[in-house]
Amino acid sequence: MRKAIRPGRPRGARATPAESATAILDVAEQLVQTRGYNGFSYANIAVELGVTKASLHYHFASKALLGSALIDRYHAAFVAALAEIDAAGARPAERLERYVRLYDQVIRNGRMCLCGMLAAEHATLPAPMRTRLRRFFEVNERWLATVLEAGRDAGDFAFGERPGERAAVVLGALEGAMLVARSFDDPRRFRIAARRVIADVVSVGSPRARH
Amino acid sequence: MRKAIRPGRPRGARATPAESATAILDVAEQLVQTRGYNGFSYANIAVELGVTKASLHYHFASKALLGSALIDRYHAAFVAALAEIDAAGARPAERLERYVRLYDQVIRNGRMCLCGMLAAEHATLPAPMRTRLRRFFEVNERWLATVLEAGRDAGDFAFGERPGERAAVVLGALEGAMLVARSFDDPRRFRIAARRVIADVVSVGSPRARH
DNA sequence: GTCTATAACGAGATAGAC
DNA sequence: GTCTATCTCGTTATAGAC
Repeated sequence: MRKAIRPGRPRGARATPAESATAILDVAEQLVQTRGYNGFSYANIAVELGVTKASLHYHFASKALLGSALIDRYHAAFVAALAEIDAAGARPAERLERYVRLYDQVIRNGRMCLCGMLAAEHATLPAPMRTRLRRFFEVNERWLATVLEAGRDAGDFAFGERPGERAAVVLGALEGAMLVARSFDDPRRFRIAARRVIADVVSVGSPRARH
Repeated sequence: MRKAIRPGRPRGARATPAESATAILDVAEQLVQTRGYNGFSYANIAVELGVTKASLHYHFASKALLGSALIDRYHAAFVAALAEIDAAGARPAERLERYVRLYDQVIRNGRMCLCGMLAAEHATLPAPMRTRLRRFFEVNERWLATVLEAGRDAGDFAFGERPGERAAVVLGALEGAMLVARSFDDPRRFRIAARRVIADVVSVGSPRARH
């Protein structure tokens, strides 16, 4: 419910472009994550922010540009979150747990992963969005593969295939678990499935591997 | 490219309602599976079939009814395919393989699972479609759970949790693998991931469990 | 059953005043 | 930067002729 006009601003002062753009992106992001790129309009954002559609076009000239900006910001936030996980210097198992928690926070808010949602609509997206989408998944898989490889080297993980392959399985399983969980309006379904996806990676001897 | 007018029909004869409805559903299905429910229109179908939009409304009065009919037909076809697998009387491992092959045929055609696609758009769907969507996943999971339980009883499978839980993991992983694979325009990504999802279910002692 | 014609509306987008 | 006003187009859907 964030508005373009920031509370506490001097009477009559306008929002800066950056503030308005952020507010627009916030609303648009929520809309895409719940309804999809083809399931929302400038009108939806305008109503939510209490401005006109024309104002939105000042900040994002076209819906395609808005869409690309959405992925860029989401991607950057994700990379920052991954960097934070890395900075904590925890063991691979803990890093994987925290990665899953990123997804859990998304579905907890009744949302789907932004890029998981866009992946479904892939065929209808402008080319710049498709490129960014692909890159988001590539970066995710690469980070996951690194963590998985480190975990196996440390003897904490016991998956059989190449780290990159297992990374693809994990990423797909998490995205799919979100997708299905939303059809049941039940975030717990995601949590239960995610727990098993982690267990499939962890070594058989570990306390978490079975049951 | 199937048309409403069946080739070989006597000159001047019209298509029967059932034939036209089937042709409409065929095109609509392909459109939803590639572009999503919010990504196609009656105009798309009309052009493809060489008829007018008004004709389509004769067979499916509203888009919501068309959508429900789509899920009903897809669900029935899926159930029939599962019955065929069951009728073959193969071992659980073979049944699971054949289940995955159903998904593989879908993505081989450049499509996403109809219900996986609709799951993304869940929040924008009419209530009757949401109900049907949920039911499709329930039936899938129940069938999978039965196969998984039989496999474990037979000593072929070695997953640790309740069959229903593992069924949810498998279903989610397959749907997610399709989703991501489509973003890469690469069906092989699905196949590789699906192979590992199966391996996660199969016993450690089996030749397919590792590498 | 399929057509033409059109209603009724919402979409993305732009011009120009303030 | 945000507004009013408007344009153009595509959408779902209906009426009525053939």
